[in-house]
Amino acid sequence: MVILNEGKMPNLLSYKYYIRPTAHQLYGNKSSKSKHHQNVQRIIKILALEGPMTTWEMAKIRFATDNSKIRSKEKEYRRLLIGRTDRGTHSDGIIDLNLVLVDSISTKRNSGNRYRLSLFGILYCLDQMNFSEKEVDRVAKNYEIILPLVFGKWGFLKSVIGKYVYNISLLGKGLLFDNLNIISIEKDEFYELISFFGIKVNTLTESFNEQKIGEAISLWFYVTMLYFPNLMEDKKIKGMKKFFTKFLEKIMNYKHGSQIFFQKQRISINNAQKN
DNA sequence: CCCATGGGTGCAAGATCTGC
DNA sequence: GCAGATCTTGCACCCATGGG
Repeated sequence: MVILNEGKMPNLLSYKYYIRPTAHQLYGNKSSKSKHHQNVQRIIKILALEGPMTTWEMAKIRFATDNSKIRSKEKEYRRLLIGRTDRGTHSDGIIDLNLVLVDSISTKRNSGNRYRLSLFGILYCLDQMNFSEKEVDRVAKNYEIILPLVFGKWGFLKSVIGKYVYNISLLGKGLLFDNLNIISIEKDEFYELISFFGIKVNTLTESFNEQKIGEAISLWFYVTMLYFPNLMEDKKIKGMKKFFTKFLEKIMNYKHGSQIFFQKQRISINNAQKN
């Protein structure tokens, strides 16, 4: 298998202000009655729950043996994914909105594209699909390599904070993402973490590498977890705050309660100005 | 009414399987 | 080992349909 995903990706801001609203408009949500909306959502759901696969494999899920049915379903999925050119006009597909991308080349029989959800596609799913907890677990399993700092530690996170892991669905709404300054005023202890997140995300707007976007989303997840009032009021969870901060230190190089982090930032900024 | 989408078809081509 | 069948991927054409 050849991993292809080295290309450029939009940043998190464009998810909130372009990708999400556009997806909502074009592909709707779970309560959409439109046939087109339902067709698109079926594809996205298959990729979410079954993991990366080719269009042929997607079609086979529904028609295991009937080859002609697989054939026509495969065509439908392909056209919705990559768009189509008909009567001289081109219509964009789901890939053009960056909800889905080419993950790798399948070499099962013919060499062809294997598709999967992008991080934005995962966020859209979590936001729109009303997945059950079991289904979110499946998404986490299928995409643990794509979001290693959260999905890769899913079982562990569940063992620590239980059902609160499913708060990850809230990320898909873009919650708390670009108005962090509002919350940081109230919660002093939070200020440092928020600043860290802000700096991290700001530097990311320059390089749209999916791995780094994944890091930002992971950090965003942990920040959100630490913030949520219901989470903070839960006595059992309260004791976990310290744990989470330590966890962040470990996986994100976040330095809590010291000036070291900010000193480092100043030094690097100064160095950058010198150069 | 228009245009995007749905449903169907055919063609091309490479990979793999099956029967001999 | 060979030939033909089958699987898989990809592209483009045609016409119908239905929602805006």
